[in-house]
Amino acid sequence: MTTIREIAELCGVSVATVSRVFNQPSTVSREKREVVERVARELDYRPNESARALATKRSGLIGLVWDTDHRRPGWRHPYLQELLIGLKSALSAHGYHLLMLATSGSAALRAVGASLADPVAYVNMTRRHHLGGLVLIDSGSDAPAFAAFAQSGLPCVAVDVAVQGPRATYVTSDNVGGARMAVQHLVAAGHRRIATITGPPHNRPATDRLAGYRAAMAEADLPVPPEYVVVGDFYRPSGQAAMRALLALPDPPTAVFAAGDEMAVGAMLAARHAGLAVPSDVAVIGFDDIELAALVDPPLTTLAQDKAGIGVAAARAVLTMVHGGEPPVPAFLPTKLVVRASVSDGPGSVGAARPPGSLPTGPTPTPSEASECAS
Amino acid sequence: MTTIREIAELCGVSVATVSRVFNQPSTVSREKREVVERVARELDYRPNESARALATKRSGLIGLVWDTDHRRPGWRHPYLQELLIGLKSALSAHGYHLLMLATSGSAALRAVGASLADPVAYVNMTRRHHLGGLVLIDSGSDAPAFAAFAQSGLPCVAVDVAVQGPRATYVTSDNVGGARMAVQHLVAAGHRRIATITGPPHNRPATDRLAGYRAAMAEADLPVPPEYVVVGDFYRPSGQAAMRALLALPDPPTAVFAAGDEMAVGAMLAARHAGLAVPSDVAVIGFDDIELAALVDPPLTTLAQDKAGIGVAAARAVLTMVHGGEPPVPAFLPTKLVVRASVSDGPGSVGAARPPGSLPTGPTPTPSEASECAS
DNA sequence: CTGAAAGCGCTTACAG
DNA sequence: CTGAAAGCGCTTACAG
Repeated sequence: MTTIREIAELCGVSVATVSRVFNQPSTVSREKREVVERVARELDYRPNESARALATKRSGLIGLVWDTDHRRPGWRHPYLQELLIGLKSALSAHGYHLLMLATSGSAALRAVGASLADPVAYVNMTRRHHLGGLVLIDSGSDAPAFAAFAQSGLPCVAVDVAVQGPRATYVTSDNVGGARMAVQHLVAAGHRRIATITGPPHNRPATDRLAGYRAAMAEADLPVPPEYVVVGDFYRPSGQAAMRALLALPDPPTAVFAAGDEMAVGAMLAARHAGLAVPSDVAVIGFDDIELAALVDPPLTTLAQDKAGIGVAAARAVLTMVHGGEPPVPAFLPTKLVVRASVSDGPGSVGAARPPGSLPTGPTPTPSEASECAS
Repeated sequence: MTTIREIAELCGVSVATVSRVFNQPSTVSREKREVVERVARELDYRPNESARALATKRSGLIGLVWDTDHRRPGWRHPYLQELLIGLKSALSAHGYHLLMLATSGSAALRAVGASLADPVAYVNMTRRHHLGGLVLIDSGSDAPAFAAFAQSGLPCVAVDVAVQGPRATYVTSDNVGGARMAVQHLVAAGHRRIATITGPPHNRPATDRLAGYRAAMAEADLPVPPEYVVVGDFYRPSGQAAMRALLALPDPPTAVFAAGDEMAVGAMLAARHAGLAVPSDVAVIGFDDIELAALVDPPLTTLAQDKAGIGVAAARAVLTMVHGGEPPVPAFLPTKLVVRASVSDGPGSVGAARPPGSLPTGPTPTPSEASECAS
């Protein structure tokens, strides 16, 4: 690898000048600048990032915390891939790379006597590697570590968890609004006995979606008996169990808003097992719009999150702070109602948005529409 | 951040000694070692990785190339998340972090006048950041850049693409063996007219799966008329189109091996549209075992790839080379036949493995088994 | 506009 | 076993 020094010698200038050509080109006379640039190109010069980081205390790297060594081996983030695409593209566009940090169970952490439980672990990694900041993806139980990092004063943006700190912010979907839309859709379809299957009480999206549900119910002057709120854990079986419980009620709901598509699928399953048809006997609406949603039978009506958009927003937020800007206000990305077939117009329909042809006229066999395909 | 110097002063030793305590502890007398360790702990000392990398030319980072800014916006890697989990965990266990490199369209590359098409881009990034090596994930058209990097002599392990070079290797599934098993399963179910929907001709898994198909057909003394090999692109619509073509043949197949689950789902769709039932009229077997496979109706029989295992194998391979070892031989991970319901025992069945109860006795409505669930 | 110099924090032969 | 010293490659006040 050629260094700044070789270039300097070849050009008959000082290393300081060469350095300036790359960092503050306007402060160098045009002639010298052009010579240096030409020679650098000829020698295929590449700055040594370690040296730069050492001198400047900045590395051009953004850290990503996504804990995979979790108690839950089967844990799947509902939209990690899309999130990553958005995050990485937006970071790339500004010349930053994404460093996926080794987390719990890692030798890196053990070496320094830390563990994931150790809230300073993230701070250390960030400093050691001169990371510009961290993007934190909630994996269910990192809340204390996230909170601690957010307090550190290092740039921090969390996804789906409301952290706070001097240079911390977060991005998430507008879960309250999305849930409200979901319930409104149900109400517009004529339902009045609407239950919800919610997520874990300490999960922010879960509580927000529950709040949205309650708000919409109140707006529609609909009662929410306590037994209409069943707690799940975002996984399918919990949705199934919840629906079973709901259907066993003396006064069962005619429609259910599940706070996540996996749970919604579980709910549909339970309905079917109980001999009920969706949507005619009981309507189901989900949240997320995972790939599966379009493929179950009937296809699931749901609220789509802007998955890549969340990644992009997270990227923008860190970069803003890295570049010295104020921490952006938390971003709540809009969700979108995706009308499929798990909710039909009810008797009291007041005209739910239903573009002609958007609902299958008969039982749609799965695999469904080719139009859902990737390419 | 405390530095090595502060510790040295506090302990009354030289910085060299402090450094040795962390890097070659056995060369330091026990007393000094213990003092240094204690003080370091008290001061919460963390080595500056940039300084280390500068001095040693090693960074403790492994690069990951996964091009997202691709022509195909909807491109989804069939098992990226699982791959990442395996890769990251195995790397973490040895104290390495994963650096996701900005690729095409990135400012980082533009800044140095490079693009993804520029085969030296990867080499530059690797050197600039003192990466231990690179893991390359094929995204469809990076072959030239991958090949160039593999030649560079830098540690390199590719997933699903057969690179070669002084310190290069690759890991992939045993696609030949898997495809052979798929066809054998079909043959055992009594099929003789077996067609295949293959992937792009320049894709290694595609050609290997085709080879496995041909091998199994030859072993069973079955003819392979040219029109029984239809080329797809791994996406669902191509599988659908291929099946349509197959069914239009004067002598249509009774069974189809699709080289990927997405294409298999497309094929099932086409069969249904043609008024044929799967598996009674035409059997379909896939490859990958994506989540969707268990959820379509009928659930898709397929060959499961060891997704996380591929990540782990890739991690081990780079680390071996990083630590000075010889490049491991290419790894071909075993695949596993997952019997579901898209292939039934045919008239000439010779007893295909079919655990009691593993096949639904009637048409199974989707969403299917709760036992497929995550948690 | 330009250069000499100090410094970023750590590692590693080289002597002793 | 230990220390003094040079060096990794780059940046940035400080003078001029």
